[in-house]
Amino acid sequence: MTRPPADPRRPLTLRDVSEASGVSEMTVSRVLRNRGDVSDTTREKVLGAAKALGYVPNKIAGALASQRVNLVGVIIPSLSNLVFPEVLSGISAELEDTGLQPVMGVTNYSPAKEEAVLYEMLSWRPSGVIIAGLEHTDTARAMLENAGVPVVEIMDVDGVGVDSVVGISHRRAGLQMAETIVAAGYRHIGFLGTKMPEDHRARKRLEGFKEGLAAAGLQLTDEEFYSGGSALLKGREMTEAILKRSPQLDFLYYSNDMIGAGGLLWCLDNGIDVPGRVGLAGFNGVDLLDGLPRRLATMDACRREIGRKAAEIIAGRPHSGLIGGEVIELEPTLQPGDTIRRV
Amino acid sequence: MTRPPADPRRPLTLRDVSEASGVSEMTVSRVLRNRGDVSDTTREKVLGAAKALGYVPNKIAGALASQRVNLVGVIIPSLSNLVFPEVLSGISAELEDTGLQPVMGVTNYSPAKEEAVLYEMLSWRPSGVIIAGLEHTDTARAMLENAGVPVVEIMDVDGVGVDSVVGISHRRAGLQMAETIVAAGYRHIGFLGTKMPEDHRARKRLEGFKEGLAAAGLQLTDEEFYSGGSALLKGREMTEAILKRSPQLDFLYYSNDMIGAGGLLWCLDNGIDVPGRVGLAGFNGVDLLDGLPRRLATMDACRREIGRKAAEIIAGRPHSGLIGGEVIELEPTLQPGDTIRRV
DNA sequence: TCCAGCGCCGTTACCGCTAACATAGCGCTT
DNA sequence: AAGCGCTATGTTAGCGGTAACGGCGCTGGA
Repeated sequence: MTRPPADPRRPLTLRDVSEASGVSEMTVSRVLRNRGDVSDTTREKVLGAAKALGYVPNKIAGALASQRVNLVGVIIPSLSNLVFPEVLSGISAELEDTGLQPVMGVTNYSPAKEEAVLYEMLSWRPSGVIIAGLEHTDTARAMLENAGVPVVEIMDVDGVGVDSVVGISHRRAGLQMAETIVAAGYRHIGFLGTKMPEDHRARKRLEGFKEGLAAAGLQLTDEEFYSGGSALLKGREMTEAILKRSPQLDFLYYSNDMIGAGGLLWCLDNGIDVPGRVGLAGFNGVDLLDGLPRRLATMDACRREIGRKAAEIIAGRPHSGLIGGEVIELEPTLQPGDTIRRV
Repeated sequence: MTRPPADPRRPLTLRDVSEASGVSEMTVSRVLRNRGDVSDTTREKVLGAAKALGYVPNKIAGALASQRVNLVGVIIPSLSNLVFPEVLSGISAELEDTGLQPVMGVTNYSPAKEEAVLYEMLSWRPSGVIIAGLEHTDTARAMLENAGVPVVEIMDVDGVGVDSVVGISHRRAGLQMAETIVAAGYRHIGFLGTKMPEDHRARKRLEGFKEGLAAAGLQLTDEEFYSGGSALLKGREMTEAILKRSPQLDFLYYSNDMIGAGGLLWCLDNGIDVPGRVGLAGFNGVDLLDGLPRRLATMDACRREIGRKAAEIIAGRPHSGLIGGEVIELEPTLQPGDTIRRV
């Protein structure tokens, strides 16, 4: 192993490799990118020198020169939701051997933060952007429109997208759940969810849910909202509170599985007959539920699939010659579990 | 030679803003970076033009010219572990107003993937690298040593780091748990954990745990390992399996809280007296536990704090003039919960 | 024999921005 | 009136790569 000749702390450049291997920088560049014709002897000489020096190419310079960046920006609201890591894993799986690489940004459900994160990402000129939701600030939307790269808005299809859209209809998911519950004979229905006004998908589910109830001549008997804290614990507390306040409730619809699981545990602890006396349902299909004493009714949000499809659009766009604007609506499947009465 | 007139789809550059506002590119650059003296009138003219055009600076070019990149690489094994998102949130909180931005890479506990991710990251010349664990391939370690930027290895202090290290001693954590269990009078102790050979921290905890038992003249009565699937469910299944196989067990030590929670639920479902007949303990202090019927004994791994400190080192290095090599060992606190007998 | 064609490699001109150094204009001192 | 120190702005020369093109030596068919 030879050492870099001059200042050992100076970062290595193509020139160092070129000098070490006795060929031009251009040839080194060709070898390292596997592009263009290079003889086997030269190739090996160069690779040997690069490895010996410990050369790591400078993608900044490369990207500037070639106007190509192998990064895909992924913007999501949160990491603590379990849902988003799964979407991410779908994305990276699909991107695996395309040479593209996801770069993540988190907004904490704040539109302003989203705008800032998007700006930061676009300033690195990624090859594409995947962003959760259809609701953005005007500025953010304008940036997406002018980005000049494929944009995929994910999770939600209830609205108008900038470019491509992959997701499910949360409105219809809520509606379908309402229909199922009503069909099972429940009549006094409560909703428990987060207080976050920026969680548009939870809001749309609730709207669809109410719509479904209305179609059967029903309306929500009671509601309970929370913010922050351990979701499981909050689920317990809220369940206790709402059942104390409105004892006539015979069904509880939770905006996510985590608080639903808390509610289920509370009911079981307190000897409440589920699903006889009270039925329960959540949303998301997290595999946490598999370990619960009883399986909570839920709806799968197709998270991995959404990630895959979105990545596929980004990766495929150049090849397929598509101009964009696809809308892919996935169908969530209802998993009745053990917490809705069988009719 | 000047560029072709005005292709509306051509990405904007400093020159466009400079022409639109009638000053030089340099002045525009100064305004947008808030650096150097610019008169208020000029500043406003430039900002107005930039906004009107929807200009987004090209950080690739900027980084190349200034040899400065506001990115910090963060390399972690997994996102589905709950632990890592929390570390991440500590990092981003600390980096919030330093102008630095975390960029994440996931290795899935694969050393080869770690090497690849690290290479990719370094090729973007980040200002620092935060990487989980002390165990890396030789190549990866060499890259870290030659990166020329601060490196912080996190989570674990049981070993030798490349540069700075922030974490807890998993060996001592295991040892301390063993001492507590022995002191509470348990004598037939089983271990349940993951099969992953690359999860060095879990391995070190187990080693420390065995050491603690040995100090009291004890050894593990039985062990059970799993891989993949819903951790909660696996916890149930493994608990059932190990208790069937070794009914004399009076304590179960789980390698993480999730399977511990599964075990706890199984015990409660099956009418097993916890902590009288069997004691239980996990590891991590995930807030999921707050919602369980009984609070599982666990040990907090200082996740957010680790993230904060690591980010602080990266962000502070230039200011503090430190050359690196700090080792910060945090003290995990044992939370006895309700699943260990009181003595 | 000649030259088109190919494999291989080098030269040149940038990519979009910024560090570093000029420079122009101003008010003030001496 | 010349000189000084400012502030506000412009000019020049890269940063480390890559696209595009050109050139050389060799081969083989006309």
